[in-house]
Amino acid sequence: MLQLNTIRDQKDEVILRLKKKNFNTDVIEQVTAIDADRRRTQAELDAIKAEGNVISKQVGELMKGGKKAEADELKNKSIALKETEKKLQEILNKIEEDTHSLLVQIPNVANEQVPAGKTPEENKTVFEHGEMPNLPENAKPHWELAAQYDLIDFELGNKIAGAGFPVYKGKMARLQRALINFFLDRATAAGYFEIQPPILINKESGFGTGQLPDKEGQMYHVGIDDLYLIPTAEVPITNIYRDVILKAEDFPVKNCGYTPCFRREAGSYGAHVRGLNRLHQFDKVEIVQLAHPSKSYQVLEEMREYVAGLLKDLELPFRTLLLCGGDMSFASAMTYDMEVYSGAQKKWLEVSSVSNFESFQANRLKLRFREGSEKPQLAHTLNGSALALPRIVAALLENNQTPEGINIPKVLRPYTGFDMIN
RNA sequence: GGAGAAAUGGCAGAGUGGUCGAUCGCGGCAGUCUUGAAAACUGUUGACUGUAAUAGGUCCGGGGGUUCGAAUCCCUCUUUCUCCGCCA
Repeated sequence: MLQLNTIRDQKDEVILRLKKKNFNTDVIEQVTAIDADRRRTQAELDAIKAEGNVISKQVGELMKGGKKAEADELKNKSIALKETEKKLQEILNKIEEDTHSLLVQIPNVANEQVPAGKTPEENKTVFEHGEMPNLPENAKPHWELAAQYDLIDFELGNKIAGAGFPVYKGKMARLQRALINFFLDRATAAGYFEIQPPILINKESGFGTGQLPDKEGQMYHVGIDDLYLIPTAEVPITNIYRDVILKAEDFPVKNCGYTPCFRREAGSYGAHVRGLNRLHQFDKVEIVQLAHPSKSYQVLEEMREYVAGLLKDLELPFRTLLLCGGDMSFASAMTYDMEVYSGAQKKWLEVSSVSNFESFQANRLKLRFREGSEKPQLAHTLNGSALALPRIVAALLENNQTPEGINIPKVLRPYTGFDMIN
């Protein structure tokens, strides 16, 4: 959520940067108009309240002095004042509600480095690494390999839960666990503090990181208890800091956590969701940082490089994209996507998204920090996948296939206890 | 799930209708002393809103009510603690 002050004081800049995200900025005009109205009404109401407070004090003193008649006279005056106050309060409440419902619709502004553009094709490739796998023509996509070696059972998952809930078996289950442990160990070594958060969240948490009300229909909702299944560990881990005032010297705050993630993916269908490409439940290790506003872009680069390091160690060819305005998420100010190349499908698969939200989430969370004895100000929040498992697994299976079996990357072997799936 | 108790500032903890935004302590910050630090002493120390700056307004778990006036009384919800029940 953008701050009203920012919209008021830097209106032109805000409009410019929202346009980069292809957002219709008419709502900004509405907000500034309604805000002026709000402040006028507030001032009016405050004046009436101030008068009422003075009268109440006087009544108290008169009663103490035993001057009952005079006190009664003032009481009547106060009662009349209350009428006006009540009406104004109702008007103000309505205005504030309207302001809020406008504000929550406005996405974060794009950082100036973000390239203009509307579609994924306009994302800017900023980094590429690794050799394209040189697979024979008859190389198999991962879903065929999964069936051949009896690693992943999509039908069985369908029977138990539904499409998009695969069952991982034997060495595959072990590989999943190996990846999770590898990612957590690496994150811990890089200074991230491991958290095991709840995987169900309440409305307040969903609002804090921006999933609600924007993505209401994309989360699984447990109606009876009014809780949501997390779409990412970002939500519970970032919400640890809701309503918190940090000290400037606490930065950088670095947390990581493994959780399953749940996404309804309403509206997705067809060939591009085949196999592991798009699931309703998947595993992910997430890294989250809270940063001083002056350092957050430095931190974003650090996180991008950290994720790139993981992919290098897994020996997967990948590229890093700086997302264009039109492809960025609601809450993000700048996002890098990491994509690995999946040799048999012959396409790039997104495995990580690293974003700086600047103060957008912090404003919703009321996550602030204090510098010395100065007033608290909003912190910056960042997060990234490090990493999401399914597409990593897809690329590993496809790129490492040989006639003898599927090779396991060296860094994972201490975790899997085997070198090859055959 | 049943019964009882409680919820106040970073922490601890007073306050049960009238200068209470809130006593005192701890912690934090600044100063005195000291070569420096510690100790001691003195002062200071919540958030939000609002203003050019003052002023003003709001906040004692959340919401509602009574009253000229509520941290204090009433209703309601939530959470925590204790006891009982159930249970990985």
